[in-house]
Amino acid sequence: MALKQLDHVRWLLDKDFKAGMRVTGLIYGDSYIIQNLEKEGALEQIANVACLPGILKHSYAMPDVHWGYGFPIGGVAAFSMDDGIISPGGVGYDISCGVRVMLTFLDQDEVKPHIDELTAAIFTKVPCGVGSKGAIKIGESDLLDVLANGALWAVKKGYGTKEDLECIEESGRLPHANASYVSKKALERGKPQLGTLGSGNHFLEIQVIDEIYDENVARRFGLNLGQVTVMIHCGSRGLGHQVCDDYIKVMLRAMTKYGIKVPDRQLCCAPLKSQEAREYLGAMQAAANYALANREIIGHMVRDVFLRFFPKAELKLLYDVSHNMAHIEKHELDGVIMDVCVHRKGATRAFPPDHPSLPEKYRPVGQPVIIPGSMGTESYILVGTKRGMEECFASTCHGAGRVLSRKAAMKSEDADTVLKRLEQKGIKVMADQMGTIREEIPEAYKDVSRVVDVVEKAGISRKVARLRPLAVIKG
DNA sequence: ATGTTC
Repeated sequence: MALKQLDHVRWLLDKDFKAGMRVTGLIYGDSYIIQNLEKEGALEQIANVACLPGILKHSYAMPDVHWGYGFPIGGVAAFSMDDGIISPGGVGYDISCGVRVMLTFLDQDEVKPHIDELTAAIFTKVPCGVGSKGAIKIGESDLLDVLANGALWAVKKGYGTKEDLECIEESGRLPHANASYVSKKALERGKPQLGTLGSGNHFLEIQVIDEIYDENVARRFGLNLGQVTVMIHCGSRGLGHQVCDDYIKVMLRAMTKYGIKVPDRQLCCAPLKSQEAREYLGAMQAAANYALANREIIGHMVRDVFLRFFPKAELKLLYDVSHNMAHIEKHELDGVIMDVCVHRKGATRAFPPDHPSLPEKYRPVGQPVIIPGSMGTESYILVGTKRGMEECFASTCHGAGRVLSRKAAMKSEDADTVLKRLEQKGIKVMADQMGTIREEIPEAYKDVSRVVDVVEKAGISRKVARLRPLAVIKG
Protein backbone atom coordinates (compact mmCIF):
# COMPACT_ATOMS: atom_id res chain seq x y z
CA MET A 1 0.00 0.00 0.00
CA ALA A 2 1.59 3.24 -1.21
CA LEU A 3 -0.58 5.48 1.01
CA LYS A 4 0.99 6.18 4.38
CA GLN A 5 -1.21 7.70 7.08
CA LEU A 6 0.66 10.58 8.74
CA ASP A 7 -2.06 11.60 11.22
CA HIS A 8 -5.89 11.60 11.43
CA VAL A 9 -6.31 13.69 8.29
CA ARG A 10 -3.04 13.49 6.32
CA TRP A 11 -1.94 10.76 3.92
CA LEU A 12 1.28 10.59 1.97
CA LEU A 13 1.36 9.00 -1.48
CA ASP A 14 4.78 7.48 -1.89
CA LYS A 15 6.86 8.02 -5.02
CA ASP A 16 6.93 4.22 -5.46
CA PHE A 17 3.26 4.34 -6.40
CA LYS A 18 4.08 5.27 -9.98
CA ALA A 19 7.23 5.53 -12.06
CA GLY A 20 8.14 9.14 -12.84
CA MET A 21 6.74 10.78 -9.72
CA ARG A 22 9.04 13.68 -8.86
CA VAL A 23 7.36 14.46 -5.54
CA THR A 24 5.07 12.68 -3.09
CA GLY A 25 1.33 13.21 -2.94
CA LEU A 26 -0.16 14.86 0.15
CA ILE A 27 -3.82 14.05 0.61
CA TYR A 28 -6.12 15.54 3.24
CA GLY A 29 -8.92 13.21 4.22
CA ASP A 30 -10.58 10.91 6.73
CA SER A 31 -10.93 7.17 6.07
CA TYR A 32 -14.22 7.61 4.15
CA ILE A 33 -12.61 10.15 1.83
CA ILE A 34 -9.56 7.98 1.27
CA GLN A 35 -11.78 5.00 0.34
CA ASN A 36 -13.60 7.05 -2.29
CA LEU A 37 -10.29 8.20 -3.72
CA GLU A 38 -9.25 4.69 -4.66
CA LYS A 39 -12.34 3.63 -6.54
CA GLU A 40 -12.67 6.57 -8.90
CA GLY A 41 -9.18 7.08 -10.31
CA ALA A 42 -8.36 10.30 -8.48
CA LEU A 43 -5.36 8.68 -6.79
CA GLU A 44 -3.84 7.91 -10.19
CA GLN A 45 -4.40 11.55 -11.19
CA ILE A 46 -2.68 12.83 -8.03
CA ALA A 47 0.29 10.63 -8.96
CA ASN A 48 0.22 11.85 -12.59
CA VAL A 49 0.42 15.48 -11.47
CA ALA A 50 3.41 14.55 -9.28
CA CYS A 51 5.24 13.61 -12.50
CA LEU A 52 5.08 17.11 -14.03
CA PRO A 53 8.31 19.10 -14.52
CA GLY A 54 9.22 21.62 -11.81
CA ILE A 55 6.53 20.57 -9.32
CA LEU A 56 7.30 21.79 -5.80
CA LYS A 57 6.87 19.97 -2.45
CA HIS A 58 3.84 17.74 -3.14
CA SER A 59 0.97 17.00 -5.49
CA TYR A 60 -1.84 17.98 -3.09
CA ALA A 61 -5.40 16.72 -2.83
CA MET A 62 -8.00 18.45 -0.69
CA PRO A 63 -10.72 16.33 0.99
CA ASP A 64 -13.25 17.19 -1.74
CA VAL A 65 -10.99 15.63 -4.38
CA HIS A 66 -12.49 13.65 -7.25
CA TRP A 67 -11.70 12.71 -10.84
CA GLY A 68 -11.34 15.59 -13.32
CA TYR A 69 -9.88 16.42 -16.73
CA GLY A 70 -6.21 15.45 -16.32
CA PHE A 71 -5.74 17.03 -12.90
CA PRO A 72 -8.13 15.95 -10.16
CA ILE A 73 -10.73 18.43 -8.98
CA GLY A 74 -9.67 19.39 -5.46
CA GLY A 75 -6.02 19.34 -6.56
CA VAL A 76 -3.29 21.88 -5.83
CA ALA A 77 0.12 21.94 -7.54
CA ALA A 78 2.78 24.66 -7.44
CA PHE A 79 5.54 24.94 -10.03
CA SER A 80 8.93 26.59 -10.12
CA MET A 81 9.16 29.63 -12.41
CA ASP A 82 12.56 28.34 -13.60
CA ASP A 83 11.84 24.79 -14.71
CA GLY A 84 8.10 24.43 -14.04
CA ILE A 85 5.08 24.36 -16.32
CA ILE A 86 1.59 25.78 -16.63
CA SER A 87 -1.30 23.55 -17.68
CA PRO A 88 -4.89 24.44 -18.68
CA GLY A 89 -6.00 21.11 -17.18
CA GLY A 90 -4.69 22.31 -13.79
CA VAL A 91 -7.05 25.27 -13.90
CA GLY A 92 -10.10 23.60 -15.40
CA TYR A 93 -12.57 24.37 -18.14
CA ASP A 94 -14.43 26.96 -16.09
CA ILE A 95 -11.59 29.45 -15.63
CA SER A 96 -11.98 31.42 -12.39
CA CYS A 97 -15.19 29.69 -11.49
CA GLY A 98 -15.72 30.96 -7.99
CA VAL A 99 -18.01 32.10 -5.27
CA ARG A 100 -18.97 35.25 -3.41
CA VAL A 101 -20.99 35.99 -0.29
CA MET A 102 -22.92 39.22 0.23
CA LEU A 103 -24.24 40.20 3.65
CA THR A 104 -27.65 41.74 4.12
CA PHE A 105 -28.53 43.67 7.25
CA LEU A 106 -31.73 41.69 7.57
CA ASP A 107 -32.81 38.99 10.00
CA GLN A 108 -34.30 35.79 8.62
CA ASP A 109 -37.65 36.63 10.25
CA GLU A 110 -37.93 39.75 8.09
CA VAL A 111 -37.09 37.89 4.87
CA LYS A 112 -38.95 34.57 5.29
CA PRO A 113 -42.48 35.92 4.70
CA HIS A 114 -41.34 37.30 1.33
CA ILE A 115 -39.00 34.51 0.29
CA ASP A 116 -41.15 33.16 -2.57
CA GLU A 117 -41.63 36.54 -4.26
CA LEU A 118 -38.03 37.55 -3.61
CA THR A 119 -36.66 34.35 -5.14
CA ALA A 120 -38.99 34.64 -8.14
CA ALA A 121 -37.89 38.24 -8.70
CA ILE A 122 -34.20 37.28 -8.65
CA PHE A 123 -34.91 34.30 -10.92
CA THR A 124 -36.54 36.67 -13.41
CA LYS A 125 -33.70 39.19 -13.23
CA VAL A 126 -30.66 36.87 -13.44
CA PRO A 127 -30.60 34.72 -16.59
CA CYS A 128 -29.61 31.14 -15.80
CA GLY A 129 -29.29 27.78 -17.51
CA VAL A 130 -27.20 26.41 -20.37
CA GLY A 131 -26.60 29.05 -23.04
CA SER A 132 -28.30 31.76 -21.00
CA LYS A 133 -27.71 35.29 -22.26
CA GLY A 134 -29.15 38.76 -22.46
CA ALA A 135 -28.57 40.18 -18.96
CA ILE A 136 -26.77 43.19 -20.39
CA LYS A 137 -25.88 44.16 -23.94
CA ILE A 138 -22.27 45.03 -24.66
CA GLY A 139 -20.29 45.58 -27.84
CA GLU A 140 -16.86 44.32 -28.81
CA SER A 141 -14.95 47.25 -27.28
CA ASP A 142 -16.75 46.90 -23.94
CA LEU A 143 -16.00 43.18 -23.94
CA LEU A 144 -12.30 43.90 -24.43
CA ASP A 145 -12.58 46.38 -21.55
CA VAL A 146 -14.15 43.63 -19.38
CA LEU A 147 -11.30 41.25 -20.22
CA ALA A 148 -8.73 43.90 -19.30
CA ASN A 149 -10.41 45.28 -16.19
CA GLY A 150 -12.66 42.64 -14.63
CA ALA A 151 -14.92 43.82 -11.82
CA LEU A 152 -13.43 47.31 -12.17
CA TRP A 153 -15.26 47.56 -15.51
CA ALA A 154 -18.52 46.52 -13.85
CA VAL A 155 -18.16 49.17 -11.14
CA LYS A 156 -17.26 51.83 -13.72
CA LYS A 157 -20.51 51.02 -15.55
CA GLY A 158 -22.59 51.20 -12.38
CA TYR A 159 -22.96 47.43 -11.82
CA GLY A 160 -21.60 47.44 -8.29
CA THR A 161 -19.79 49.77 -5.91
CA LYS A 162 -16.20 50.83 -5.35
CA GLU A 163 -16.36 49.30 -1.86
CA ASP A 164 -16.91 45.87 -3.44
CA LEU A 165 -13.53 45.91 -5.17
CA GLU A 166 -11.26 45.56 -2.15
CA CYS A 167 -13.20 42.43 -1.15
CA ILE A 168 -12.61 40.67 -4.47
CA GLU A 169 -9.38 38.70 -4.89
CA GLU A 170 -6.72 40.75 -6.70
CA SER A 171 -8.98 43.80 -6.11
CA GLY A 172 -11.27 42.56 -8.88
CA ARG A 173 -8.75 42.80 -11.71
CA LEU A 174 -5.97 40.45 -12.83
CA PRO A 175 -3.22 42.67 -14.17
CA HIS A 176 -1.64 40.43 -16.81
CA ALA A 177 -4.79 39.77 -18.80
CA ASN A 178 -4.25 40.05 -22.53
CA ALA A 179 -7.34 39.85 -24.74
CA SER A 180 -5.24 39.58 -27.89
CA TYR A 181 -4.53 35.99 -26.83
CA VAL A 182 -8.27 35.21 -26.59
CA SER A 183 -9.71 33.70 -29.79
CA LYS A 184 -12.48 35.35 -31.78
CA LYS A 185 -14.64 32.31 -31.09
CA ALA A 186 -14.20 32.75 -27.33
CA LEU A 187 -15.07 36.44 -27.59
CA GLU A 188 -18.19 35.63 -29.58
CA ARG A 189 -19.33 33.08 -27.00
CA GLY A 190 -18.70 35.50 -24.14
CA LYS A 191 -20.27 38.66 -25.50
CA PRO A 192 -23.96 37.81 -24.96
CA GLN A 193 -23.39 35.90 -21.68
CA LEU A 194 -22.06 38.55 -19.33
CA GLY A 195 -24.20 38.74 -16.18
CA THR A 196 -25.57 35.19 -16.49
CA LEU A 197 -25.35 32.38 -13.97
CA GLY A 198 -24.90 29.33 -16.23
CA SER A 199 -25.73 25.75 -15.35
CA GLY A 200 -24.36 22.62 -13.67
CA ASN A 201 -23.27 23.21 -10.09
CA HIS A 202 -23.64 26.98 -10.46
CA PHE A 203 -26.26 28.53 -8.23
CA LEU A 204 -27.52 31.53 -6.39
CA GLU A 205 -28.72 31.08 -2.81
CA ILE A 206 -30.42 33.12 -0.15
CA GLN A 207 -29.10 31.81 3.16
CA VAL A 208 -29.14 32.42 6.88
CA ILE A 209 -26.19 32.25 9.27
CA ASP A 210 -27.20 29.45 11.66
CA GLU A 211 -23.98 28.69 13.51
CA ILE A 212 -20.92 30.70 14.53
CA TYR A 213 -17.71 28.82 15.37
CA ASP A 214 -15.29 31.69 15.89
CA GLU A 215 -16.84 34.79 17.49
CA ASN A 216 -13.78 36.97 17.03
CA VAL A 217 -13.32 36.29 13.32
CA ALA A 218 -17.09 36.38 12.69
CA ARG A 219 -17.24 39.86 14.24
CA ARG A 220 -14.38 41.02 12.02
CA PHE A 221 -16.17 39.57 8.95
CA GLY A 222 -19.50 41.14 10.03
CA LEU A 223 -21.34 37.83 10.52
CA ASN A 224 -24.20 37.44 13.02
CA LEU A 225 -26.58 34.61 13.90
CA GLY A 226 -29.90 34.84 12.04
CA GLN A 227 -28.47 37.25 9.46
CA VAL A 228 -29.51 36.70 5.82
CA THR A 229 -26.76 36.29 3.22
CA VAL A 230 -26.59 35.76 -0.53
CA MET A 231 -24.15 33.32 -2.14
CA ILE A 232 -23.34 33.38 -5.85
CA HIS A 233 -21.41 30.55 -7.53
CA CYS A 234 -20.53 30.94 -11.20
CA GLY A 235 -17.67 31.42 -13.62
CA SER A 236 -16.50 32.57 -17.02
CA ARG A 237 -19.25 30.83 -19.03
CA GLY A 238 -18.63 29.92 -22.66
CA LEU A 239 -15.69 32.32 -22.93
CA GLY A 240 -13.56 30.57 -20.32
CA HIS A 241 -14.56 27.18 -21.68
CA GLN A 242 -13.42 28.17 -25.17
CA VAL A 243 -10.11 29.59 -23.86
CA CYS A 244 -9.39 26.26 -22.15
CA ASP A 245 -10.32 24.34 -25.29
CA ASP A 246 -8.14 26.57 -27.49
CA TYR A 247 -5.09 26.31 -25.21
CA ILE A 248 -5.28 22.56 -24.72
CA LYS A 249 -4.57 22.39 -28.47
CA VAL A 250 -1.74 24.93 -28.12
CA MET A 251 -0.22 22.94 -25.23
CA LEU A 252 -0.38 19.63 -27.11
CA ARG A 253 1.81 21.21 -29.80
CA ALA A 254 4.06 22.80 -27.17
CA MET A 255 4.75 19.41 -25.59
CA THR A 256 6.24 18.11 -28.83
CA LYS A 257 8.13 21.36 -29.37
CA TYR A 258 9.74 21.37 -25.90
CA GLY A 259 10.02 17.58 -25.55
CA ILE A 260 7.83 17.37 -22.44
CA LYS A 261 6.57 13.88 -21.55
CA VAL A 262 3.50 13.47 -19.34
CA PRO A 263 1.67 10.31 -18.22
CA ASP A 264 -1.69 11.58 -19.54
CA ARG A 265 -2.24 13.84 -22.56
CA GLN A 266 -4.86 15.75 -20.56
CA LEU A 267 -1.96 17.13 -18.49
CA CYS A 268 -0.63 18.93 -21.57
CA CYS A 269 1.38 21.99 -20.58
CA ALA A 270 4.20 24.36 -21.55
CA PRO A 271 7.27 25.62 -19.68
CA LEU A 272 6.40 28.73 -17.64
CA LYS A 273 9.16 30.59 -19.47
CA SER A 274 7.77 29.82 -22.95
CA GLN A 275 5.75 32.07 -25.24
CA GLU A 276 2.89 29.51 -25.12
CA ALA A 277 2.74 29.90 -21.33
CA ARG A 278 2.72 33.70 -21.59
CA GLU A 279 -0.14 33.52 -24.05
CA TYR A 280 -2.17 31.09 -21.91
CA LEU A 281 -1.56 33.23 -18.80
CA GLY A 282 -2.76 36.33 -20.66
CA ALA A 283 -5.85 34.56 -22.00
CA MET A 284 -6.58 32.83 -18.68
CA GLN A 285 -6.36 36.10 -16.75
CA ALA A 286 -8.64 37.72 -19.34
CA ALA A 287 -11.17 34.92 -18.82
CA ALA A 288 -10.76 35.34 -15.05
CA ASN A 289 -11.52 39.05 -15.39
CA TYR A 290 -14.68 38.08 -17.27
CA ALA A 291 -15.66 35.81 -14.36
CA LEU A 292 -14.94 38.52 -11.76
CA ALA A 293 -17.04 41.00 -13.76
CA ASN A 294 -19.76 38.38 -14.15
CA ARG A 295 -20.07 37.82 -10.39
CA GLU A 296 -19.95 41.57 -9.71
CA ILE A 297 -22.77 42.18 -12.21
CA ILE A 298 -24.93 39.35 -10.87
CA GLY A 299 -24.26 40.62 -7.34
CA HIS A 300 -25.45 44.03 -8.42
CA MET A 301 -28.63 42.64 -9.97
CA VAL A 302 -29.41 40.74 -6.77
CA ARG A 303 -28.73 43.88 -4.73
CA ASP A 304 -31.20 45.77 -6.93
CA VAL A 305 -33.94 43.21 -6.30
CA PHE A 306 -33.30 43.01 -2.55
CA LEU A 307 -33.38 46.80 -2.20
CA ARG A 308 -36.78 46.84 -3.91
CA PHE A 309 -38.14 44.55 -1.20
CA PHE A 310 -36.00 45.78 1.71
CA PRO A 311 -34.55 49.31 1.40
CA LYS A 312 -32.09 48.70 4.26
CA ALA A 313 -30.78 45.34 2.95
CA GLU A 314 -27.43 46.83 1.76
CA LEU A 315 -25.77 43.54 0.58
CA LYS A 316 -22.20 44.25 1.53
CA LEU A 317 -19.64 42.02 -0.16
CA LEU A 318 -17.84 39.74 2.32
CA TYR A 319 -15.45 38.29 -0.26
CA ASP A 320 -15.28 36.97 -3.81
CA VAL A 321 -12.78 34.21 -4.51
CA SER A 322 -12.04 31.90 -7.40
CA HIS A 323 -11.52 28.15 -7.05
CA ASN A 324 -10.25 27.40 -10.57
CA MET A 325 -7.09 29.42 -11.18
CA ALA A 326 -3.35 29.41 -11.62
CA HIS A 327 -1.82 32.36 -9.76
CA ILE A 328 1.78 33.49 -9.64
CA GLU A 329 2.35 34.12 -5.93
CA LYS A 330 5.19 34.57 -3.46
CA HIS A 331 5.85 31.56 -1.22
CA GLU A 332 8.67 30.55 1.07
CA LEU A 333 10.66 27.44 0.12
CA ASP A 334 13.65 26.33 2.19
CA GLY A 335 13.76 29.76 3.80
CA VAL A 336 13.73 31.65 0.49
CA ILE A 337 10.73 33.70 -0.67
CA MET A 338 10.13 33.21 -4.38
CA ASP A 339 7.52 33.46 -7.11
CA VAL A 340 5.81 30.17 -7.91
CA CYS A 341 2.85 29.28 -10.12
CA VAL A 342 0.11 27.74 -7.95
CA HIS A 343 -2.57 25.77 -9.79
CA ARG A 344 -5.76 25.42 -7.77
CA LYS A 345 -8.43 23.38 -9.52
CA GLY A 346 -11.46 23.01 -7.33
CA ALA A 347 -9.42 24.40 -4.48
CA THR A 348 -9.50 27.78 -2.77
CA ARG A 349 -6.75 30.24 -2.01
CA ALA A 350 -6.70 30.85 1.74
CA PHE A 351 -4.25 33.58 2.76
CA PRO A 352 -3.25 33.77 6.45
CA PRO A 353 -3.42 36.76 8.80
CA ASP A 354 -1.15 39.68 7.83
CA HIS A 355 -0.88 38.67 4.19
CA PRO A 356 -0.22 41.79 2.05
CA SER A 357 -2.83 40.76 -0.56
CA LEU A 358 -5.67 41.02 1.96
CA PRO A 359 -7.82 44.12 2.44
CA GLU A 360 -6.73 45.88 5.62
CA LYS A 361 -9.91 45.07 7.50
CA TYR A 362 -9.23 41.31 7.21
CA ARG A 363 -5.47 41.42 7.88
CA PRO A 364 -5.72 40.77 11.63
CA VAL A 365 -7.67 37.51 11.09
CA GLY A 366 -6.95 36.19 7.59
CA GLN A 367 -8.80 35.74 4.31
CA PRO A 368 -12.46 34.76 4.20
CA VAL A 369 -12.84 31.39 2.44
CA ILE A 370 -16.25 30.46 1.06
CA ILE A 371 -17.21 26.78 0.86
CA PRO A 372 -20.53 26.09 -0.84
CA GLY A 373 -22.31 22.88 0.07
CA SER A 374 -24.32 20.77 -2.35
CA MET A 375 -27.87 21.78 -3.25
CA GLY A 376 -30.02 22.17 -0.16
CA THR A 377 -27.19 21.58 2.32
CA GLU A 378 -25.23 24.01 4.47
CA SER A 379 -22.33 26.13 3.28
CA TYR A 380 -19.38 27.36 5.35
CA ILE A 381 -17.26 30.44 5.85
CA LEU A 382 -13.69 29.58 6.81
CA VAL A 383 -10.57 31.66 7.36
CA GLY A 384 -7.01 31.13 6.09
CA THR A 385 -4.20 30.09 8.46
CA LYS A 386 -0.42 30.33 8.77
CA ARG A 387 -0.16 26.55 8.62
CA GLY A 388 -2.01 26.45 5.29
CA MET A 389 0.35 29.10 3.94
CA GLU A 390 3.40 27.12 4.98
CA GLU A 391 2.20 23.61 4.21
CA CYS A 392 0.10 23.73 1.02
CA PHE A 393 0.69 27.07 -0.68
CA ALA A 394 -2.19 28.80 1.14
CA SER A 395 -4.85 26.44 -0.18
CA THR A 396 -7.92 24.66 1.10
CA CYS A 397 -10.99 22.78 -0.16
CA HIS A 398 -13.68 24.34 -2.39
CA GLY A 399 -16.90 22.46 -1.66
CA ALA A 400 -18.49 19.10 -1.01
CA GLY A 401 -16.93 17.30 -3.99
CA ARG A 402 -18.75 14.76 -6.14
CA VAL A 403 -19.04 11.07 -5.31
CA LEU A 404 -21.35 10.27 -8.26
CA SER A 405 -20.64 11.36 -11.82
CA ARG A 406 -23.21 13.62 -13.45
CA LYS A 407 -24.39 10.65 -15.52
CA ALA A 408 -24.74 8.36 -12.50
CA ALA A 409 -26.59 11.09 -10.58
CA MET A 410 -29.07 11.51 -13.46
CA LYS A 411 -30.21 7.89 -13.04
CA SER A 412 -30.86 7.98 -9.34
CA GLU A 413 -34.04 9.96 -8.72
CA ASP A 414 -36.52 12.12 -10.57
CA ALA A 415 -36.45 15.88 -10.14
CA ASP A 416 -39.90 16.09 -8.49
CA THR A 417 -38.82 13.81 -5.65
CA VAL A 418 -35.71 15.91 -5.07
CA LEU A 419 -37.67 19.15 -5.08
CA LYS A 420 -40.28 17.74 -2.69
CA ARG A 421 -37.60 16.71 -0.25
CA LEU A 422 -36.02 20.17 -0.30
CA GLU A 423 -39.44 21.77 0.09
CA GLN A 424 -40.03 19.66 3.22
CA LYS A 425 -36.82 21.11 4.62
CA GLY A 426 -38.28 24.57 3.99
CA ILE A 427 -36.04 25.41 1.04
CA LYS A 428 -37.55 27.18 -1.95
CA VAL A 429 -36.01 25.95 -5.24
CA MET A 430 -36.31 27.51 -8.69
CA ALA A 431 -34.50 25.97 -11.66
CA ASP A 432 -34.14 26.57 -15.37
CA GLN A 433 -33.95 22.87 -16.18
CA MET A 434 -35.09 19.86 -14.16
CA GLY A 435 -32.18 17.79 -15.51
CA THR A 436 -29.81 20.00 -13.54
CA ILE A 437 -31.72 19.22 -10.34
CA ARG A 438 -31.17 15.50 -10.90
CA GLU A 439 -27.47 15.99 -11.70
CA GLU A 440 -27.10 18.00 -8.52
CA ILE A 441 -28.95 15.81 -6.00
CA PRO A 442 -27.30 15.98 -2.58
CA GLU A 443 -26.50 12.22 -2.80
CA ALA A 444 -24.15 12.95 -5.70
CA TYR A 445 -21.88 14.82 -3.28
CA LYS A 446 -19.89 14.16 -0.16
CA ASP A 447 -21.11 15.65 3.08
CA VAL A 448 -19.63 19.16 3.05
CA SER A 449 -19.35 19.25 6.85
CA ARG A 450 -17.06 16.19 6.70
CA VAL A 451 -14.88 17.94 4.11
CA VAL A 452 -14.68 21.13 6.15
CA ASP A 453 -13.90 19.20 9.35
CA VAL A 454 -10.88 17.65 7.63
CA VAL A 455 -9.34 20.98 6.61
CA GLU A 456 -10.05 22.37 10.08
CA LYS A 457 -8.47 19.38 11.84
CA ALA A 458 -5.50 19.65 9.48
CA GLY A 459 -5.21 23.31 10.50
CA ILE A 460 -5.00 24.56 6.90
CA SER A 461 -8.09 26.73 7.48
CA ARG A 462 -10.56 27.30 10.32
CA LYS A 463 -14.35 27.26 10.57
CA VAL A 464 -15.97 30.65 11.20
CA ALA A 465 -19.68 30.24 10.40
CA ARG A 466 -22.26 27.96 8.82
CA LEU A 467 -24.93 29.12 6.36
CA ARG A 468 -28.26 27.35 5.83
CA PRO A 469 -30.15 27.81 2.54
CA LEU A 470 -33.59 29.46 2.51
CA ALA A 471 -33.90 29.55 -1.28
CA VAL A 472 -31.89 28.17 -4.20
CA ILE A 473 -31.77 29.26 -7.85
CA LYS A 474 -30.23 26.71 -10.22
CA GLY A 475 -29.33 26.89 -13.90
C1' DA B 1 -18.10 23.35 -16.54
C1' DT B 2 -19.95 23.65 -21.84
C1' DG B 3 -24.17 26.71 -27.93
C1' DT B 4 -24.28 19.33 -22.41
C1' DT B 5 -21.16 15.45 -29.46
C1' DC B 6 -17.45 21.41 -34.31
